[in-house]
Amino acid sequence: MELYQCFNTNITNKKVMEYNPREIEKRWKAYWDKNEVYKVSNESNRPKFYVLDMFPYPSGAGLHVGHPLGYIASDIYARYKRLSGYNVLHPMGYDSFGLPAEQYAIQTGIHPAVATEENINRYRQQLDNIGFSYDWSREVRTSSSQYYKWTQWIFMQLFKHYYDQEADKALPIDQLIEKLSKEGNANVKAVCHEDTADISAEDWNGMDEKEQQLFLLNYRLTFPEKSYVNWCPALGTVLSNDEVKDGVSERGGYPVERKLMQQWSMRITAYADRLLTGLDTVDWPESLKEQQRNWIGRSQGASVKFALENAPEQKIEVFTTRVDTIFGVTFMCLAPEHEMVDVITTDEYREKVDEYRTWTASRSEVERMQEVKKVTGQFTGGYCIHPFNGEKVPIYIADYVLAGYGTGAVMAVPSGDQRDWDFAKHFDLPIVPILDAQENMEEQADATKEGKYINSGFINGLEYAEAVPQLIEWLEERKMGRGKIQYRIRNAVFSRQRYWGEPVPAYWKDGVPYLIDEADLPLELPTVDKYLPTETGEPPLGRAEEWKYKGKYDYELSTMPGWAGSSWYFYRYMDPNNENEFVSKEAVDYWQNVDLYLGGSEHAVGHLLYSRFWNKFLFDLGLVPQEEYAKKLINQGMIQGVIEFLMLQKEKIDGYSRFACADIAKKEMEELGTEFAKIPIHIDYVQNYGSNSSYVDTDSVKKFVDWRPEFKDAIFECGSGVYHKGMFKPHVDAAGSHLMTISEVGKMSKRYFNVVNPDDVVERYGADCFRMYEMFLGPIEQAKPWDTKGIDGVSKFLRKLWSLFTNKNNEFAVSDDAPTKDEWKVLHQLIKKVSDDIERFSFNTCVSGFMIAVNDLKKMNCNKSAILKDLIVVMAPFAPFVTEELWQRLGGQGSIHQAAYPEFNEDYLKEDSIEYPISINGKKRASAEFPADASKDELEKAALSLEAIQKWTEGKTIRKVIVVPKRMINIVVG
RNA sequence: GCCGAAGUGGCGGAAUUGGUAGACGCGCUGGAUUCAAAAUCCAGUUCUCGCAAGGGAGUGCGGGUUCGAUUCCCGCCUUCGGUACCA
Repeated sequence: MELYQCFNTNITNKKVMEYNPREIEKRWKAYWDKNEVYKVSNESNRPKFYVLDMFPYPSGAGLHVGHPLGYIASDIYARYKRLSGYNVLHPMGYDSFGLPAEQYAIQTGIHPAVATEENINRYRQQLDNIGFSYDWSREVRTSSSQYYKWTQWIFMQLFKHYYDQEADKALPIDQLIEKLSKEGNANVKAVCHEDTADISAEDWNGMDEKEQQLFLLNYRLTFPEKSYVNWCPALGTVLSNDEVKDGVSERGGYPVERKLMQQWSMRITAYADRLLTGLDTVDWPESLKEQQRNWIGRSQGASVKFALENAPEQKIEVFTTRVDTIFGVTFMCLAPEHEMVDVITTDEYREKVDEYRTWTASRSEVERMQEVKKVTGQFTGGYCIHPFNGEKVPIYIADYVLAGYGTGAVMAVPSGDQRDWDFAKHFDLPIVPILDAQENMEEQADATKEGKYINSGFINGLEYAEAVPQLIEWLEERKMGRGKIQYRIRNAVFSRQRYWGEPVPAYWKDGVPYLIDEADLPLELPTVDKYLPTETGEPPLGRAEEWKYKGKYDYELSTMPGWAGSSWYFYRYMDPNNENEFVSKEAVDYWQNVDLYLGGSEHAVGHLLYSRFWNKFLFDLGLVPQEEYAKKLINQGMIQGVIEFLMLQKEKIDGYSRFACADIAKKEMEELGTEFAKIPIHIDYVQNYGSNSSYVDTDSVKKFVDWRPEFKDAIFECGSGVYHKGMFKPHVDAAGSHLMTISEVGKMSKRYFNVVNPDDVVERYGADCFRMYEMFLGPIEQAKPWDTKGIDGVSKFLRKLWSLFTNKNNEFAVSDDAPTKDEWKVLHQLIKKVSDDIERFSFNTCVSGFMIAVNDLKKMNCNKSAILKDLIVVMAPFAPFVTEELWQRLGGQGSIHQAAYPEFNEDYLKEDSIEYPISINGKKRASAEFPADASKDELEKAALSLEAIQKWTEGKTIRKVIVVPKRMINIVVG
């Protein structure tokens, strides 16, 4: 009771106690802070456990009730593990570089660091409100130079390494240089650019510094190159593939176009295979793994070279997954951007080819996607030679062939591929069947692998499995092709033409990029006058005055993308203040990797793939001990909001806008074809929101008009009357408006006026109630709508819990008497249920478990401290505040959050008798209590002698009786 | 189209290895308390026939395996998420 005194409260003297969450929460928050209850040490003889949340981007809008869902779940898990004897690392930080702060800076001139700081403070306040057990002394911010120093450092390591395919890992570039100087690259098996030249040692040694450096860029794991990128003019930056959705930017929905630019890239393709196979070693949701597999897109096939008819030394390389169909090739298709188009095109066709290329270049991604079904293309006039039968194959260009995939060229087999078939039909090209099992060749392509080959030279009569190896052998012997594995994943563009990101620690000298000295890290963001590109189109960093390396060399002016800082942050938490390393060996050896990672599935192919890539690289360098950094991952589902719409007629009536009741609107749409628009309305104005009887009354119409003055003269028509300019004119005897709205479930967002702020919920019901209610809504990984109405149930439950500790007069009253058998049973049932359910991340059923236990104990009028003390420990991870209060009142030692989870004792669950359901033919007809130790025979006899059962067996043959001891009895009659 | 997940009361959802379908909560109905209301408490609440006792049906649809299926198998339908001229 000492504790109370330090808070200067006379609560201990006061016998009357009412459940007052606000007071309790304030008290224990302060106590936890003062006593550093959640501080974690890197030294402990307890086993380690690392529970990680995906850290948030601190947006200006603050948190809504959907955001903390995952944080609450992970907090419960972390607290549970702590009570169970683990040393738990449970940190939080901020992914604080990002576009919104910069957009805001452009508009207001306020430095993004200032706005970001403000947003972080707001986030922190909101998070603190909910009672998380983060060790805030380990907080990280990606935008702090002490953090991004190490992001830059890792970037430098990537630049200094290449991927050696023989070692199957990243090796220092110096080792490559040594090889090149001794034997050239003939024996170098490394991941590099497709067009890397074959060089000898003499070639290498004859190169000057600049040539050598440029040559090495073919191998480095990060490198600048000119390539086609997703350029977003509205945002003024390039975007990575995962930031583009349906041809528009994911953030903001601005159009994106293809543009050739010099960009830094990350050679993630070097790790494609390991990123794929590594998925089999982690416990992640299957759907998420599948998304990564699709994104990596491994396909096994062959690459085949087709020589040009007029220039046999020049060859077009294609990739195919169906080399067995090669005798069905009747034409060749190249991407319009393909580099050999100029060589191939004959003078006769040059004009048309140029026309087609100009046309495709002018089309946006969106247009291309909308017209997927339309067949377009252009003959080049050129031919290539079929490697197997020497026939002439016409070469076309067509935009269905993507420059970015494979070699940008396909061998077209119209009999087996629907797109090739469509193209062949359109341009009247031959369709040659190649398998005797192919059918309906006149109507569509048939991609079957069944049957025996026909029209196929030396593989005629063979089957698929026999033909493929023979074809590949034939090609390899003649150096005209080889078996090949192709990946869909592209190297990741790493440059952003923005201000608010990590500066790239590199400078340019004579057109060659060099790293700055490690001693010069961090390379801090310079001050600029404006956050816009320069007049010459350079990124904002180009505005920094006197910003040159060693006073003379130009720095790289682009910054790193958002995923840079988030690709390794989980290590920084282990050792957040280390000034000499990104993480110390001791720290990372102790914590190893993340045991449980919680976050949204929207990061499936972005953050979660890039971070695995960086981790594998750090693993190759021996800097981290685990090849996969997150053993188990759970996606929390989105909490959705109710969206309420008023129906606005698109056409004005006598110059007035007209809103109609939802059912009137529906009728008019169906019968008259009247067009309506859905106008979102603030859910607070809507009665029965979220149901199919939702409506707005006259008062609410007035509020709506005040809020949206552009509708102040609008007509609001419903079944009971018409509201216009402040007056409601009823039909017959209606009292007021009853304007039906349309309810939908969707995103919680400002634009739908349905955002619920956790602060408001906590203010009203308390953090414990908020936490438990979020969990109670349903399974953690499922999307579900937020509905504040249901929270009363949880609130009542907490009061009921409280009432176990008090008597009728609200006085604290617990008893030291020995609990009854039934009381012990309730407690131990709960202990088992909750630990089992937490282990399988079923938090919603834990909450109902608590309700059941408290209901049962209340019925028994249980106020035994022996029961109540264990009960609140089991509940502490869910409701940290009220359990701490009750723990202290019971005279518990230290904080409840440092107590031990009670041990489950099965003896308490043993029963003398068991209630058996008794079924006839599988349908329950009766139930009866029998001794727990009754034998099968006894149970059968007893069941058959029951009156309620004899009624069903009378006059029938008993064919079989199934007795499952302790479960059920089933009697089969016929 | 392809890949993944899911379909259970008025609603959120439970049923962990095939064993009493609908736990728990919301809402609703009735009652107690109250001058009244809020709050609280008690009872009921899958649908259906019936005054009741007691029947019948029932976990998206259609089949199957089984003494017994929300759970396993086959075929469909719907919804959500992802992805897409990927050769």
